[in-house]
Amino acid sequence: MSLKNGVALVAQYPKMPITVDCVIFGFDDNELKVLLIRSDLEKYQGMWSLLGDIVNESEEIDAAAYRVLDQRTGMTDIYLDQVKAFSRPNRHPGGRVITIAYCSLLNIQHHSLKITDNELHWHSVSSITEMAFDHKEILETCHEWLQKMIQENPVGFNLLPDKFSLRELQNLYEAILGVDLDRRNFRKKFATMDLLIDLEEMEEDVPHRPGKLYKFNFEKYNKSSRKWVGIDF
Amino acid sequence: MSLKNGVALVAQYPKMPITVDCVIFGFDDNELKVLLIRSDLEKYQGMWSLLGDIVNESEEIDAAAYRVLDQRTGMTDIYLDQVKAFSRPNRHPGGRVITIAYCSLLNIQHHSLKITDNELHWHSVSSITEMAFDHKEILETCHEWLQKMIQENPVGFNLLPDKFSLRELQNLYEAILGVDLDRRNFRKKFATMDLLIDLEEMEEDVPHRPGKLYKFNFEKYNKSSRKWVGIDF
DNA sequence: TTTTGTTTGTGTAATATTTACATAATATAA
DNA sequence: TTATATTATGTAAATATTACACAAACAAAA
Repeated sequence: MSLKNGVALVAQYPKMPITVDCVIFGFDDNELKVLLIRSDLEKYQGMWSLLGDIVNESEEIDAAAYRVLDQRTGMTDIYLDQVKAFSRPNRHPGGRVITIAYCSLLNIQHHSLKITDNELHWHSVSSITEMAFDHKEILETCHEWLQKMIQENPVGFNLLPDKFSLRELQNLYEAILGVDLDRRNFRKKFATMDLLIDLEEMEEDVPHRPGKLYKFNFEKYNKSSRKWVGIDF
Repeated sequence: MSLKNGVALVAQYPKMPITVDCVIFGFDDNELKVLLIRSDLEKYQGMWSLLGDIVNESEEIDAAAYRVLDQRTGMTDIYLDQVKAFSRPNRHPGGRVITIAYCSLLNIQHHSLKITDNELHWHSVSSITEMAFDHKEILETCHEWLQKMIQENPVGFNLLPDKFSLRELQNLYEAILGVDLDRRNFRKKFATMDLLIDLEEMEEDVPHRPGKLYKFNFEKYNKSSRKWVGIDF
């Protein structure tokens, strides 16, 4: 066996399938949602699972995750991050499969539901008790990841419609973090960060005094060298 | 093909080898160090690489990382975290190999060097220009991970001897973060955190006024529900 | 034994950030 | 017109962060 280029070496390695699983978060009805699909394994009949797929022979894992996302939601330019690999040897009943979990945040309004079929459904994260495979664990890990992420980076905007009120923004933070936030301090925080553009429009069809609508200042965020100061209430 | 338990399904998946690579950080001589081994591939002759190994058929990836660590340093109870998977299809010249990077922090004094052979060496992180495979990229990712980690959690103690002076602790932070810190503010921060136990001993053999020696208050850290307030200078 | 060089140990004032908290205004629904 | 719900807004207190200087301890050299 030659180590000249490692080919012979690699040929002897044990091999196993790798998948990616996407935890696709959305926000609707003041709740954090996750997009799930019915498991196609008899063992998990009726149970819900994350959206995943096998990683192809010459495919980067990031690319595989984007592919899953595109296949399921038709969306391409969305937030996506690698979170963690899960490797329990018997996590898949069909044999050993290592999976790499990705988190994506998407605006439920934006994606024209290919998702009318009842195999795919937005679930309220807080109401999920059981999932196929080890997907509950993966979901929990990704939820914790998101809680941390949203406090350190302005990624929450990816979950909201283009126009949103401060109340909606606060609801988003409260839903993800599972805490109540002080409204005046919350608004002050965002006001000083200069990341919101006042659209000079108001909410409509609300049964109370309507709030102003804002959009996220992407320009500002991308150009600014100024660090996101974080949400820490 | 039955989906009864997914066996047939999994059997058709493309398979690939998985490795773990450990970025083993140490601290010595006021520099952040990383433990590297000479590459055994001809293509990378003379170049240095991370300490890695294949993941066995039924082995958890975490277990594989601990195994690598134990094999190379003889240490078992040390800090280790999964950082990220790297998957560029041609990252290994022998064929497709996905690797999962782990970070470990270890006290160089503690491990009785099995490492006298010249295939294994502690390198100053800042002086490394080139590495085998994509290991430079992995190292950089892990260094950034460590920079973030050490500001959010008191993990730095894993890199220091049992007894250390505040100056050594500060040197550690400065070396990892690549910044200069204000001495009085640094000391004040740690004083208020109550994580250091004054050993009532002094440094010896220093050519200047000796400093007090401290040890890390593990009790305090483990029991306390109080959050680590972070280092943010 | 004195002097020099180096590093330790310590406190305060100025600034910035975080927290807690209440009232008037605007819309819809009844 | 009134009741209900929610928006918009500011201030004072507490806490955290930053910038900064001098005396004391030891070793080494004179």
